[in-house]
Amino acid sequence: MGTKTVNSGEQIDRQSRILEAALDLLSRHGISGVSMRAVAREAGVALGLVNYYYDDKTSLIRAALHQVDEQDLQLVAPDPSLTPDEQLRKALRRVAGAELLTTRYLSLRLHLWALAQADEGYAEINAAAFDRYLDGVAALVSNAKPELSWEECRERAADIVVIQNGMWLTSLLGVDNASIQRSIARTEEIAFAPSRRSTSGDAALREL
Amino acid sequence: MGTKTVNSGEQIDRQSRILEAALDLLSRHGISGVSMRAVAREAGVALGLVNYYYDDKTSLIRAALHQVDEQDLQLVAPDPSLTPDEQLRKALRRVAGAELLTTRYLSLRLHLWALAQADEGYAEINAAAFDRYLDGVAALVSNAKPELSWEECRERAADIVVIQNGMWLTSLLGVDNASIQRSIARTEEIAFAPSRRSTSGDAALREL
DNA sequence: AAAAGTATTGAACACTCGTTCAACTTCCGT
DNA sequence: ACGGAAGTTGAACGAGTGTTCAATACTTTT
Repeated sequence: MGTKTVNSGEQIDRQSRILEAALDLLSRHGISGVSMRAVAREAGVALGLVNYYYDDKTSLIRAALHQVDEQDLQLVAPDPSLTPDEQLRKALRRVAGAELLTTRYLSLRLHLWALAQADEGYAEINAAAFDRYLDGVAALVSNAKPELSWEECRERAADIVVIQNGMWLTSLLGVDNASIQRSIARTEEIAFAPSRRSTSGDAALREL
Repeated sequence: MGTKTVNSGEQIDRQSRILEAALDLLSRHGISGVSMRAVAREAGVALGLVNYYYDDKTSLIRAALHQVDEQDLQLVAPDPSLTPDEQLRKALRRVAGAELLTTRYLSLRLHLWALAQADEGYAEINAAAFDRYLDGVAALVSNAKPELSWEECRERAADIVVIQNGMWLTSLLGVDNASIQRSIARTEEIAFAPSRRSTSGDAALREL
């Protein structure tokens, strides 16, 4: 029920297969590799069907962008089964997890950023998703350290995201894994740092 | 002398104008916006001339990639008129300077990364340039802190570059300038940190 | 069983693309 | 002043693009 009777194995839900094919092509060959014909071929579907489910090529790309954005947001979704501290720590460490640090995902993110930079329409979607992600990180920080003001949480979230984006990008360029691990530790330091200023050590942040 | 007699004002050196046009289009509209015709139009030149100076579209893009890579390398070029400390600090702060933090440059870098991710040939060029940049940063660190081993300098360089890439990328997404400034301070901390471990404070790096 | 609705196909259209090339202009050594 | 080299032009070609659409297959409703 729901989606057709079986035909052979599991080639149901062709709309998802089309979106999946688009994501795959985008991550492997960039936007130039995403033609309606290539998507159809990759999805094992006739050309016309791509335009049946997605009016435009633009709609198809928008759907891809939307899907990745949602996936990103779930990285910072609250998890009631953990303590606030654990939630925050787990979220921060997940960015170097096996699910995320794949070439496919990183490449996808990169191409979507580039796309958003080139096209006004995608840019708005992307900016909104980025803001929601920032809010998600800030909320996790706020839960783990309730004594902080919301503004300070947003500040820390911004600093954390800078490093996270750096990790995502740089791991595509082939930096060694040890550096990624140190960078993750750095995001944890930022998140869990004592209230206003750093410790008494000389590593304290100097306002410049 | 050298490059033609003047024709009207300064429309000499059409090859440079073509490359410039390609860079401009790439930064504004991404690789999809860089067609030979668009480049010719932007450079105020006939279509055929683009293929006269650059055999391929590939050669044109390679030239663009090469130019940006060289520009990046000069950011960490030694400057004999400064002390090692000043050289390092200046280089680290320059990544948030007005010359670099323009949409044009950042967008360009982003599209070139995306391009390198999609094409094997560009990837090699990009990886080599990235390595040279890493070496440049490590050399600056080594000069400023001669007591460090070369391996440790490379480590610090890698960590610094992660944050720098994060800044470049994130500033395109519209993070506030204050976060950029804090991130720069963070790269300076990494660069100038005491020899092996962090200070005695509880913000010391935990190996995880 | 007929009708209505949805899913799916591939040919066709009008464009744009990268590349080639014969023609033309401008320059410079002789 | 001539002739060859370098620079410059735009038309032409074939391949690939996004989109449309009439025709077909399959499902569900009547």
